[in-house]
Formats: sequence, C-alpha cells, structure tokens
Amino acid sequence: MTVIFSKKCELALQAVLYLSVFNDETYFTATGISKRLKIPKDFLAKILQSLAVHSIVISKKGKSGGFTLGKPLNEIRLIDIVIAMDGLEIFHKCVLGFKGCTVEKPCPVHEKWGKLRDLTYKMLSEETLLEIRDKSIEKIKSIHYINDESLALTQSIVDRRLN
Amino acid sequence: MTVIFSKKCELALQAVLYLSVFNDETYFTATGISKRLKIPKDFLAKILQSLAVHSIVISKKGKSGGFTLGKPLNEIRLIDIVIAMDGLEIFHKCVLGFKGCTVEKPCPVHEKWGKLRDLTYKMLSEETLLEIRDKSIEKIKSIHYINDESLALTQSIVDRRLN
DNA sequence: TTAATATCAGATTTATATGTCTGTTATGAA
DNA sequence: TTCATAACAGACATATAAATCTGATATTAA
Repeated sequence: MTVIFSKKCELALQAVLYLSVFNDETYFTATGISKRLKIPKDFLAKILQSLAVHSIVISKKGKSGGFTLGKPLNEIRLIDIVIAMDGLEIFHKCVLGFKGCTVEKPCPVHEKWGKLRDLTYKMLSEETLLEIRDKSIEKIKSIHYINDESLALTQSIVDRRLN
Repeated sequence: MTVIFSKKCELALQAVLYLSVFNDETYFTATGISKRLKIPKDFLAKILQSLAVHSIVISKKGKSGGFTLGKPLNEIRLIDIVIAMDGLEIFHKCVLGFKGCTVEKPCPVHEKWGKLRDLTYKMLSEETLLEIRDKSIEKIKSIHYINDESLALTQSIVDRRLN
C-alpha cells in the first residue's frame, strides 16, 4: 500500500524530480531513468507519456530522443504532478469514507483532517522544483545505478553533472 | 481511490463509531449496521470478524447475536482500528515512494511530511471514542436508514436512543 | 538511404483490493 | 427439542491498479 498517492503518481514525482536535477534541454530516455530510479521501465514509459500529455514533460521520438521537462523549474510544483496523475479527489473526500461529509454534517475528525489536508496541499504547492532542487540533487545522488555496461557512458555523464 | 486508509479500514472506523454511539451491551447485527451505514453487508461482516479477532469488538453467534464494542469507550482510539486494519506502514513509508528515505538520505519533502504524518497520528490517537462521542452521534444521526419493513422495529429503537 | 533507437498506442497480463456466496456452527426463543 | 437466526470459515467473483508486451511511427546518426 502507498501512503496517499497512487504508485503511478509516486513514480511520476520521482521521474520529474530526476529531470529537475539536470535542468537543461537534454532528453533522458525512459530506460535510463528507470535504471537510475530502479523502477519498472515499461510502467515508467506509460507514466512519462501521461506526463507529456499534461505538458509537464516534453517527449521526443527516435534516436537521441527521450523526455525533458516541459517548463522552467520555477513553473512546476509537486501538486501539478499529483493533480495530473491522481486528480484532486484526495483533497475533497472524507478521510473516514463517509459519503456526505460536509461542514453541516461533519465526521468526527472533519475539522482536524481539514487542517492537515490543507497543510498537505500547501506542502505540495508553495514551492517549485527550483526551490527544492538542492534536496532533489542530494536524493537522486543517493540512489545508485543498476550496473549496466551499455549505460556506462551515460552514467559517467550523469554523475559528472551530479558532482 | 481512498484518501489514506483502505476501504476496509474506512468501513471498520464507521462501524466502530456506530457502535460507540450506543455504548451498551446490545449486540448489533452486521445486517443492521450495513443498512444504517449503507455499506455492503457481506464485506462489513468480514470486517467485523476481523475487528473481533483484534478484540476491538465482541461477537455473539445465534439468535439475538451480533457485535458490540470489546472495551469501554475510553479505551478505544481511532488509531487502534487503523493499526488493526492497515497496520503502521503509512506512518513509516516515504510519501513519494522512495525506497531508502531516511534522515540521512531524505526525500525533498521528508521533513515537512514527517510533521504532517505525526500530526495525523496524533489526531487518531490523542482522543478516545468517549471524547468524540458527541460528534459521532451527530454524524450517525445524519445518515438515514434504507427503508426496510423488517427493520422497522429495530430502527425505531435505534432512533429513540439517538434522539 | 539505411539502420538503430526511442516514443507511441493499445492490448494484454498480473497482482491486489474489494465484494459476494455457500455451507457450517453456535445460540436463544418458542 | 425444534426452529429461526446470526456469526463463521473459506471459497469464489469482480473491479481496479500495476505492470508488461507488441507492432507502429518518428527521428537521427552514420
């Protein structure tokens, strides 16, 4: 079980954070990203496609193709990825699952969860990829590549940029 | 999709809140509870069985059997139900899904989510069913029975207690 | 121009969560 | 004692999410 986001959303967030580390027009392949993040390649490919539809990333077909961020770092927030993948449901639904949970007919934790939910939204929306970039770099650096001859060159380029 | 808890957990919380409203040794049937809460009977039956295993409710077989709370109201907290149904995973796992998310290798929202996660835990554990009982009563009252001849008597008894 | 490469589109499979069904067992009321 | 009732146990079915596969299309380096 995931914490609050779907697996799809979690991996989308990871992939976008990965791209934010480089912040240039280089196109990174689904395969390369999946190896670095150690996540299923085909699943990630679908997710990146979906992110492309939402203009969060830009895709390029063919040789030397791949994915790159669709906007400047300061124009992408984590909440944008969450909304694209999971929608806004989790910010509207009752945490206890009651159907008609409103201010008039509140559940026993309506108010308390309301505050926590708003703080969660704030956490995801008050900063852009630019402000959290240093933290993203450190995190991505801490994830070691799966060793792979064919990616050796790419890896060295990536590592050089990361260090 | 649910907010943070599984459907099983949501329905368990609702059922326990329902029982907390009456706070006596009356045994309520799975069928009766499901009609009041408008949730699938057989699924709820399974959930109540599971709650019985965890001593959160007590079950009684046969005629005039059913389920009642296993402890006094002031000894049951919402977190007890959550742990019984979903475990503690959501309070330990990285909200972005990163595998090794620790203080040493934190994800970009590690600290912020840590605070929100702790506040969520606090919300579920600092009060017992006794303290939230008034709110529970109001909420259960706001849910109308599915009309059913065979439950008319039971319903009137319940409503009398609720009013 | 050709070959290699990478996304794209959609179908398919697998895993997990959710929900249902059936026969059995225990209980209490008539 | 008999009968109706309700939980119980485990199998079964369905829905959704997660993951994989295949052929088509676009791109570019050689």
